[in-house]
Amino acid sequence: MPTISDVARAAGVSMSTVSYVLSGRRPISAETSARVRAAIAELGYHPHAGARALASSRTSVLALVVPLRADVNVPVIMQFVTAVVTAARRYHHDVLLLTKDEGTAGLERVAGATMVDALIVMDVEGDDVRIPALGRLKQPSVLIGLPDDPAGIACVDLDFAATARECLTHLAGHGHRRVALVGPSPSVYERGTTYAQRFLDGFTDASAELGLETVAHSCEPGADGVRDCLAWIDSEQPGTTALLVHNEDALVPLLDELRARGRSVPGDLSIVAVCPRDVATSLPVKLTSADIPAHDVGTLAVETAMALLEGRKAPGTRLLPPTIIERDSCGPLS
Amino acid sequence: MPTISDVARAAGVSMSTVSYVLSGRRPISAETSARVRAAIAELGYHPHAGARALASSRTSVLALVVPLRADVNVPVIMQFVTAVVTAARRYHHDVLLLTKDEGTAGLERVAGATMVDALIVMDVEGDDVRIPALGRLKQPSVLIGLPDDPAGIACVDLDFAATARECLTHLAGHGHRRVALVGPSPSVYERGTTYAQRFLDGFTDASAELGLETVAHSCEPGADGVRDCLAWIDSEQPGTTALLVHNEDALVPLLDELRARGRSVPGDLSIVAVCPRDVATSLPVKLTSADIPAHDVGTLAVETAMALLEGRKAPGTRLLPPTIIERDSCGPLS
DNA sequence: TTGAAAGCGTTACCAC
DNA sequence: GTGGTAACGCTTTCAA
Repeated sequence: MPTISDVARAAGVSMSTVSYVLSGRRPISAETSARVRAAIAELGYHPHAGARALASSRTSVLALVVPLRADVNVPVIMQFVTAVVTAARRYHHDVLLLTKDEGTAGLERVAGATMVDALIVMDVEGDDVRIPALGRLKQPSVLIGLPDDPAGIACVDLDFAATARECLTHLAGHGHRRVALVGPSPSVYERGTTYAQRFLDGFTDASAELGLETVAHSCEPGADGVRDCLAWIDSEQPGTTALLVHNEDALVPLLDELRARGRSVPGDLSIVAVCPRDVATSLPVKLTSADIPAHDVGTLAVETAMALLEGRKAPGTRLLPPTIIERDSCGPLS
Repeated sequence: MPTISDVARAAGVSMSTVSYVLSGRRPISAETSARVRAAIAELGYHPHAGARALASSRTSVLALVVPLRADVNVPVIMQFVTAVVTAARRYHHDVLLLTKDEGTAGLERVAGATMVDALIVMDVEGDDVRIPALGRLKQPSVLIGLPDDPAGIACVDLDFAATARECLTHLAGHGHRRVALVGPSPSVYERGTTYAQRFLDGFTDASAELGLETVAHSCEPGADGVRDCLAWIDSEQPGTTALLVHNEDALVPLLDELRARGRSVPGDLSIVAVCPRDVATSLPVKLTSADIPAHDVGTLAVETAMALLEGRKAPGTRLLPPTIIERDSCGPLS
């Protein structure tokens, strides 16, 4: 493997000149630059990442911590991951993948060893034990999610409360007065990832503001969970004309069950789902949905990390506004 | 951040002693070792990864290249990823995540910069352009998949040909004589990831050996794709009594469609699926399945990479034997 | 069983 | 616009 000094010799310049050609941190004459670049190409030179990290104390690597739990929607996680990797590459960074089950130790390990410039942490809980640990690191971090006390922390997420409000407003605009929320599985609420609660809060508030009659219920996984949830809604609030579904995994069994019961969508029942675009459009009924902008959130997390690194920005919360996409599952009250 | 020399001073020993305590590469008296460890804990010392990589030319990082395409089953990919990350940690390695769309350049970048010790590459195609590039790297690599010419390359995968054979044998054992293969989407065959073809070859061979009547057809995504595929099978081979489904995404719409047609499983039609355990068990009918051992394959890929790094092993192909798990979708011929 | 010191390949400061 | 060179923090050989 050629080193920077090989390149310098081949180009007839000093090591520092080669370094500056590469970093652009000082002006180099066009001619010299060309000669250096030619030598680099000729020798197939790649700067040694470790040496560079040692000398510059920057690694060009971002840590990304992903959850592995069963009650997360795996394709959505993967959308975040690909968005983060893709965005990181635009900033000439790579991504080191950590799993949440390493906990605080994992963060301290990669940060302590100076393996990364910044950390992006997914699946943040309300009172996440990792948050104090992140505060002690010398690297900045960005949370995807919103803890109970986000003061002084960089957070990025969808505005779930506003999303719930928008969905209800949409349904009310179609004349619906009795709406039920089909929520995530109980384990999601219990675990303390706050998005479920924030959505529920927005739902409750907007329901009062709009003068709607509403109920909300969590929904266990699988066809049985859906049936139980529907039964609960039927008994608790008969005459419900619209469902707001905040549970990707419930959608397929839900549509199945409704079809089995002979209830048409949106004829007999309107549905608004909270889910990524591709799942909304891949179901038998194209669902009117509030988008989960995994790609945007992941990209924004990377941009925030970069801004933090460059001191362009102070930590703070950024919640993305909701987007309702009208499709075929939400009709006027019949 | 404390350095090794801070630790050395605190413990009253030399830098090299600290280094050897950490690496275990030479005997250290229990007493000295204890003093050093105490100092390390006290100071919160972490070796600097870049400095270590520079001095030792080892990074303790593995590159993992994942596909981002639409026609892959995302949860399966994620199973590979988590298996690789988890196994890598057991060997004190971290994982740098690359996407396949960076192509050859991505491999050359991280290898050239000495960011990783070895590379694990998923979604290998028959005539993958990345293979010659991998051969030029100074780091070893492990393919998950099997290219057309695997000579001299470390490859790990499920033995898809044997899997097809086992499935047919299983069905034949239940008395089925007319079987249809519901294959992956045509794009999978076209792209050249070889597992689809290997499965099909095994299917064809075993069909002849067992004296079965069989047909095979690819299956486009979605409910329409499934209907088309079933229609094709019905017209091409009437009297088919069993389906071998090598397409995770087709399973839900397939079971839907059969139910809609009033055909019971396994009463009217037996099914063997090729899919991960969790999808086989999460459907309305618990499917008899040939397992996709993503966890095992990912783990084995890491172990192979480690063996290669330590010179414990020469490159070569390792195909995991199939496992058929009997559940409720495969009955005797009625 | 331990220490000293020569690298490892960059970056970035100080000169010119 | 360019060159020289001291760090950066560790591993590992050579010596004792």
